[in-house]
Amino acid sequence: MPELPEVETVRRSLAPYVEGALIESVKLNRKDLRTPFPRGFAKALEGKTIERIERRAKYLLFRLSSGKTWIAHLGMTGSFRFKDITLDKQSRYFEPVTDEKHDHVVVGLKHPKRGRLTMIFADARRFGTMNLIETDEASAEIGDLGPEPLSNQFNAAEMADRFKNKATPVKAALLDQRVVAGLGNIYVSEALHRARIRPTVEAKKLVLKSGAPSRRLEDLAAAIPTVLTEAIEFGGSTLRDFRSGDGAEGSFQHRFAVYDREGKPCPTPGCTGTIKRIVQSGRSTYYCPVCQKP
DNA sequence: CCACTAACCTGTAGGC
DNA sequence: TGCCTACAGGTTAGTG
Repeated sequence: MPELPEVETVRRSLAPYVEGALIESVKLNRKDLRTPFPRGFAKALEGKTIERIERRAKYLLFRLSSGKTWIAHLGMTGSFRFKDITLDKQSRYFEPVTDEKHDHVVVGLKHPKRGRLTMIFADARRFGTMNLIETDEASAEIGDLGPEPLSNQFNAAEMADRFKNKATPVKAALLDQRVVAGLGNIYVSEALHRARIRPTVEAKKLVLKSGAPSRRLEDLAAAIPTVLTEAIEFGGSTLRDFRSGDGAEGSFQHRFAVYDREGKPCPTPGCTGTIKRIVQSGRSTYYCPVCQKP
């Protein structure tokens, strides 16, 4: 479900409710998600204040008053929502969730302005993870991540460095979180289409002999933050069940050029191509065989 | 170290 | 309606 734009959408939707809130209680309905909750996880959160909620790649980072960070990954189907509160007007899309069998974490909050709130983490497939780390230390989760694509650290030269020895298809290289952090199956296909690069091209072919990025790689490095920023502006993409913290669906799925559009016409102006679906490393890739060059 | 596959787990859509 | 298969936004252990 969630790639960088969806996680950022969740972060923004949670921020007004959690920042400044005291964690009064934490109830775990099972002992693990994809990985076990760390020992003493619930007790370590209780009594602490969430000072800020930040994001790194696809991870949510709840910065706590204890100097620790509660780190959460949504996996494929993870979601946060609130229960028993009056939602703001912009939350008009919210529909109460009646099926609670996948509610794994229930957090009781006391917000200085909003009062008591119940925040629930649900995750049907349980590919999500939660952990507690020291705020000022790199953790196993986020220590090896590549550059954040929406930061000024991210540029074509940086990508060229990471691509230069890779014979793997550029699709796979972009999914590797150590190369670029935050892209997933949707936005890799969309970014490659914008850069007019076929997903099967070897990553190193986009790097010049001198080690500098090719013109095509510069296009790709520009397309990545552009498509991610646009997707955030539309609240991310909802394919099946993605919802932000206030229950709203994303709408960027209506603006996909290639993802999940097999057999449909390529939207590039003047292009006569038809979107094709192939499988790379076990996952669907969508592209236009006419305007995305090998 | 790198690259690739299978596995984790549940829900749903589509074919028959 | 039911049964079966394929597939789904992600990561990572295991293998070569």
